[in-house]
Amino acid sequence: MTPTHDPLARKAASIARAISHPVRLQILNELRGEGAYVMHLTSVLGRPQANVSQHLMVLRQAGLVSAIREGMTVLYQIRDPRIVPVLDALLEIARDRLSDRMAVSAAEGPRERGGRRRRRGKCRCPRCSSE
Amino acid sequence: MTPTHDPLARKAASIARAISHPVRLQILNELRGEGAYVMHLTSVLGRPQANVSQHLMVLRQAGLVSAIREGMTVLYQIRDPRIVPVLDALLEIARDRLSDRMAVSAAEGPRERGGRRRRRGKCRCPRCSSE
DNA sequence: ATTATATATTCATAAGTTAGAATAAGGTTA
DNA sequence: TAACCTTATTCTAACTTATGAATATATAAT
Repeated sequence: MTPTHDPLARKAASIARAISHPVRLQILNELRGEGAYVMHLTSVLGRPQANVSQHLMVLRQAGLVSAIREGMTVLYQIRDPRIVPVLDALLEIARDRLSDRMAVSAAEGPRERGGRRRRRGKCRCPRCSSE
Repeated sequence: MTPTHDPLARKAASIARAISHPVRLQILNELRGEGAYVMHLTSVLGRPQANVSQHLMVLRQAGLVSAIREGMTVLYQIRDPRIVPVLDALLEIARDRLSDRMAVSAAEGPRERGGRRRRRGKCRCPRCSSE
């Protein structure tokens, strides 16, 4: 990524880069619609608060999300809605590819039991706490 | 990126990551429609052949492009067309942000002269050579 | 076989990213 | 003020990615 690249491609790539991490992708996905509180994100994603905060910073610097303080908590929201269809497309493609793999491995034999549902601790963010 | 992330988000993120480099973004952009020969890409992007080839490998491993040998040359094509609107969205967002910046810096004073057009060497790929 | 052309691979290194731990900072409540 | 809760920042080690240079492979032509 030398400094001699086309500025437009550079910028577009930097946006893609911000999305290109599982946690950040999930964060953006959670922010759809109303947005979400940091608390909520850490609880839903099951990751340490500091890490979520770090990823939120990356998204903020990429201009993808904005933050609003509400007392002790902070509400994050998607800043540019045009990013949502991008998420949709990426997830749809990913879904297809995973189910293709599943089909293959299912044909190979039985797999480990139990749909790996992750039940994280309950969220106490303003919204989840029966706001 | 520990191995404990949601597989769907992981996969989607890995696709985004493949796009998240200026050269690869430009490559994908050039591949729209008919696809393009490696030669053509190196000539249009003005990057060394080895580097273009390296990036093509990344795109191939991400399942975004496919390669077809045609004698001495190789034709690359977009494999999953659903990636095209993703490119469009990223480029559109990037364009907006750049023009915003332009407006600001234009208001600050005159800028360096000459629209930085990069005229690379002529391409001799099968298609460009009056096929 | 030799030479030429196009593309791919390998290697070394520089540069960038990620996660956790610790801690700081902003805000509320007692 | 002190105790407490939520979020942000800093630091560092491990890991990943990007690049140029050199070289290898594949195909075609002589």
